Amino acid sequence: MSKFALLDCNNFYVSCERLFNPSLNNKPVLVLSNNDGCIVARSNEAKKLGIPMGAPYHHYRQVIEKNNIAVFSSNYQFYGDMSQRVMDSLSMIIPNIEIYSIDEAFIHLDNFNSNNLTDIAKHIRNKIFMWTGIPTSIGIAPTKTLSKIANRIAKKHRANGIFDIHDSSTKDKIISDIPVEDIWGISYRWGRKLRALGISSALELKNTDTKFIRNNFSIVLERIVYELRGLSCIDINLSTTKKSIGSSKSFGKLIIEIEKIEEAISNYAARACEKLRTQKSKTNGIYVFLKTNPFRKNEPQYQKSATLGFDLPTSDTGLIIRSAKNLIKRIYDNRYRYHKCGIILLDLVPENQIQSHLFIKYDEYRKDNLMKVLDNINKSMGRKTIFHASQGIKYEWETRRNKVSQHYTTKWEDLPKIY
DNA sequence: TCTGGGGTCCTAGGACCC
DNA sequence: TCTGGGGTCCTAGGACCC
Repeated sequence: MSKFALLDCNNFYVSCERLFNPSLNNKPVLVLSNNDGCIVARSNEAKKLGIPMGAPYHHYRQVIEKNNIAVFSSNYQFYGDMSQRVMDSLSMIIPNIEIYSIDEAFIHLDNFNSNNLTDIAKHIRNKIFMWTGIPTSIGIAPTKTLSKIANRIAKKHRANGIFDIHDSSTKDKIISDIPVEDIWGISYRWGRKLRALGISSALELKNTDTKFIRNNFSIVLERIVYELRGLSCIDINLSTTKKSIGSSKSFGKLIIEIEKIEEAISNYAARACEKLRTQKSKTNGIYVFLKTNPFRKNEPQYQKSATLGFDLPTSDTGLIIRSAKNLIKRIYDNRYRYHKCGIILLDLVPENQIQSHLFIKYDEYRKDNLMKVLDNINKSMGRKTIFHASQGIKYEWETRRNKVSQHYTTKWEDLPKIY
């Protein structure tokens, strides 16, 4: 039988904010998404006040003010840095991990004795808390899907933050309490369809015929059924290189002028290219999109995208900005007011495995060196010390971020001071 | 006034090949 | 008069995740 654990940071963004601001402890705290749009993290105290996950911030303004809830814009530079510290700590203890999201990692435990898995989990939790200050929960199970469920129980019902579903002789009883749409991999649409078929709990899904599931849904859901039965179908993924890299953001206000949209897409393209070079890859093509605000029902709606393939894989910011602007020009229509645009770099390949093209002169080396210089300067002297002219300097489209905390761990001038 | 951003995987259908 | 079938590859779109 396989053995997995899922480590999950408790209320991660809130825990990050509390690290350098202990006055927030035991108080209700919220963290917002980009553009101060949605509520994406809640302290336990805020959960108790009935604030739901993912809700639009402006719908809850009154409750927030009435209860004096502390609110922060998201500070991804800071959270990303804290995440890396947590993951580094974890991989120092156990190297076989899959970093699944900014605050979660799957741990491969096959090489460990089943009898002391809880002790290992205790050790991991204590060390991570000691080294980073971030509280975590750990669920242990024979499959990834069950480890998600075990983690949920650890977080909600176990004082020590650990739950091993292997231990449990009452596994069926436990999963009979899990609503079908709370299972990892099943969401609103499939949940609704399953319920219509009379399947409403994880236990009922586990006991459903797999052929029936395969015919009515897909192999994805069939695998989930096997995983609930304890048969591992979703393996741990140890690779850290991404297959696509994107950058997109909503504008701070609706934008009509194509010049401003070109400026925005140039910035997103530059950012995506930075990430691309950081993982030492090149891209074979790009996807660019532009859309109006779907929540403005009284505005005319429009959305369009376009793709472009390159003759040779590239990570040249200049070329990618030019290409992205051309695609924007192609899909832009001056009759609409726009809300968001973005770029995704597709079909990534390792930069050291590029085959040169027969008919095209291969002068990427010069570009590579230029990009290295650009990255080094921006890394040592701050983001956007050097940038392309088309990225502009006015940023009328820029995202709202009115309540952002300091960059405690990533900017010298924001280092916490002790007097 | 104000509703995120960044990913993964799977499938169906068309183009193309012999 | 009768005009194929089987395979692969690519892409767009849709589902899901945090």
